Amino acid sequence: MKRATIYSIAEELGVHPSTVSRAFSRPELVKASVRERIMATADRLGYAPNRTARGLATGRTGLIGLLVPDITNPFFPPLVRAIERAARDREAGVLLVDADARGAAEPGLIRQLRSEVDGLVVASPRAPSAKLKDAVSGMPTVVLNRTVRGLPSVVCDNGTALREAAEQLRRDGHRRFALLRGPASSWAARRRAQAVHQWAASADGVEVVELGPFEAQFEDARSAGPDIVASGATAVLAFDDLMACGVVAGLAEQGVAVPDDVSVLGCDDVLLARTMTPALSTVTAPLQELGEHAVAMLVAVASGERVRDERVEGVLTLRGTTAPVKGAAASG
Amino acid sequence: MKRATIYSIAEELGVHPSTVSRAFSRPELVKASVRERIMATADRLGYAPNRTARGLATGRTGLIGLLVPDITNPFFPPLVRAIERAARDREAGVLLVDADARGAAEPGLIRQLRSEVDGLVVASPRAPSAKLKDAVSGMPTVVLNRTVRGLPSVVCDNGTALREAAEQLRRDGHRRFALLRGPASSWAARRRAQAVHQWAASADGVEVVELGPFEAQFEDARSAGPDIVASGATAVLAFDDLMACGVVAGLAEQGVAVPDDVSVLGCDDVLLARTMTPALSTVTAPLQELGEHAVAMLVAVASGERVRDERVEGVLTLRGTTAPVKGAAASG
DNA sequence: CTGAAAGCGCTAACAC
DNA sequence: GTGTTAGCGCTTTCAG
Repeated sequence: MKRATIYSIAEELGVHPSTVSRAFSRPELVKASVRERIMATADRLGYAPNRTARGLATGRTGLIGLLVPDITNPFFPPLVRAIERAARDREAGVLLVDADARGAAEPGLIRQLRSEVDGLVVASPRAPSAKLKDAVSGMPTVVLNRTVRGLPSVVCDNGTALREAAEQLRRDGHRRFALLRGPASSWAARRRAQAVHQWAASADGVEVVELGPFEAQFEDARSAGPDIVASGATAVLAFDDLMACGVVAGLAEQGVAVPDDVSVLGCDDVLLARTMTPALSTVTAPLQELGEHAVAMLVAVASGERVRDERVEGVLTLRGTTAPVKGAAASG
Repeated sequence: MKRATIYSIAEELGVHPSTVSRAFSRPELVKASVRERIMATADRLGYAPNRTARGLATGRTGLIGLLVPDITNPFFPPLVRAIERAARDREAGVLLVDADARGAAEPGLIRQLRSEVDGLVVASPRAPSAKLKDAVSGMPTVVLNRTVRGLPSVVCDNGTALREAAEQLRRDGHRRFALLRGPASSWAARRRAQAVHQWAASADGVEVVELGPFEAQFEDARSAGPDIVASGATAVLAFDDLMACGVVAGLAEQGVAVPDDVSVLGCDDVLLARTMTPALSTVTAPLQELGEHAVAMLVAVASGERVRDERVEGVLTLRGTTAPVKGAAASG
């Protein structure tokens, strides 16, 4: 038994197929009584509009393409969920593509995606702006957590929270900070480092020594343990939670206790942050909002509206890996 | 400037559009010389077949639907990646739907997905078989990590590795085991519990006390700390890594050290397992294979072949949370 | 091997 | 409000 079409239901009811079509796509154009009969037999027959046919007629697919650089990075799953949810709320589907952490492949993947979707949400922290722009050209696109001249973006600003954290640590007696930088080509890594340096420049008597850049991996951060100890820092600001977690492990191997000897701050508040012991102090990104904004903006862009870049704020979440410097009374 | 079509390129070359169509869909039917000219101007014009149009004509979408119960569960991202990759290798796209941990919503989501894809890969550990079967009926489907009568499935069998782990612990002097059961409705939870009980029944002088069922969450497992202590177990077998991680935290709160006082085993080998300190002993699932099998099977099913259920084996990965019973020499 | 023609299921003018 | 009529871009008989 084949799937029902507007024709089959039109025939049953003695109306014209286009009336059935309207009942679904522009219900307000159809007299209520007719519309109801249509709907009734439609779901008796299990009819649902054929998206492909609709797509061919309208030129839209009802799909948004989502590119993530590495879905196994715990930052992304909640974001993917938020986007998928937001898309579903708008009756759109999400075509997911994972770049498998191979940044260089991203533009190519985008090009493949393009032809199958109405718009793109792209999290591509590493691809050069020019290539990225070229790959998405002509397709409604929103970029996530980075800015690209000429492309709408929604970013999470962690700078404020990061500075707040640093300031808090300073009040707690910390004077020497280690900054573990994320990947050299990562936009977010640049921004976070900037925020910290900027804070340091205006803060009294603090020093920050920058380590890295590192790949944002547990192992890399872990093996930085000795360097951190050597730096003499009492507080370390890691690029992200995974690195922070590695730092804690690496310090433990050096016999230094967190937070008793050294404080550690992460960023992103991924699942990991809550499951480690002690729980990680970090900056929490409002991913739900971020995803919602991204999809909303994409819809706006796709319908030709002008949009303004969106920014959400990370909020500081102090947990168990930060503490006052040992033996030091808090000082302002 | 609009996208090129078979017409635009046919016109340029003075051939019929259907020849162009053939050049792409059934190249062997077109004379080589003609085909080459077609291909040449095709990519000069940046032509790519319109998937929507092709879909309408063929009745296929080139998409596979992937339902996951909770993408923020760290078990799924690597699996999603594997499936997406396997799909891409076959020129198919993945339409992702996340059930947001609301098991009851799964059948409904599946029904929505159905109409937009050529086939379904469904990870739905909790939905009742009947509802699941009903929701996918008539659509090529492969279910992941559970079996449903009449539906092809690919599962990861952890039973062997789990028994092996238990046996190893027994040799290390453990006699009293706590089994933390996963969600009551979860197929995997049932299987894992079975495997352990079955082993226990045939092992000499061991006792397993079952705790739970628990939701597979960190917090739930953590709060089971006192019960575990009360059970007198020296080894705990947790449903999954997240719970195992919670157990370690919960035990720490009770002043019991892992692995010195109590050994803990997880299951799945998610990222978390490698980042905790000490690193978690667990059962590693070959997700790459699992994903590859799933889409290969789906393709087979979709083209009408009969397929046999596929099974991959989890392998035991002993790390830092398991150790011989304190003060006890290993015993056979 | 290639051209011709029909049709996939729906939408979108345009009439009535 | 609803029927009419063309397509959307491709595949797929069927002829030749």
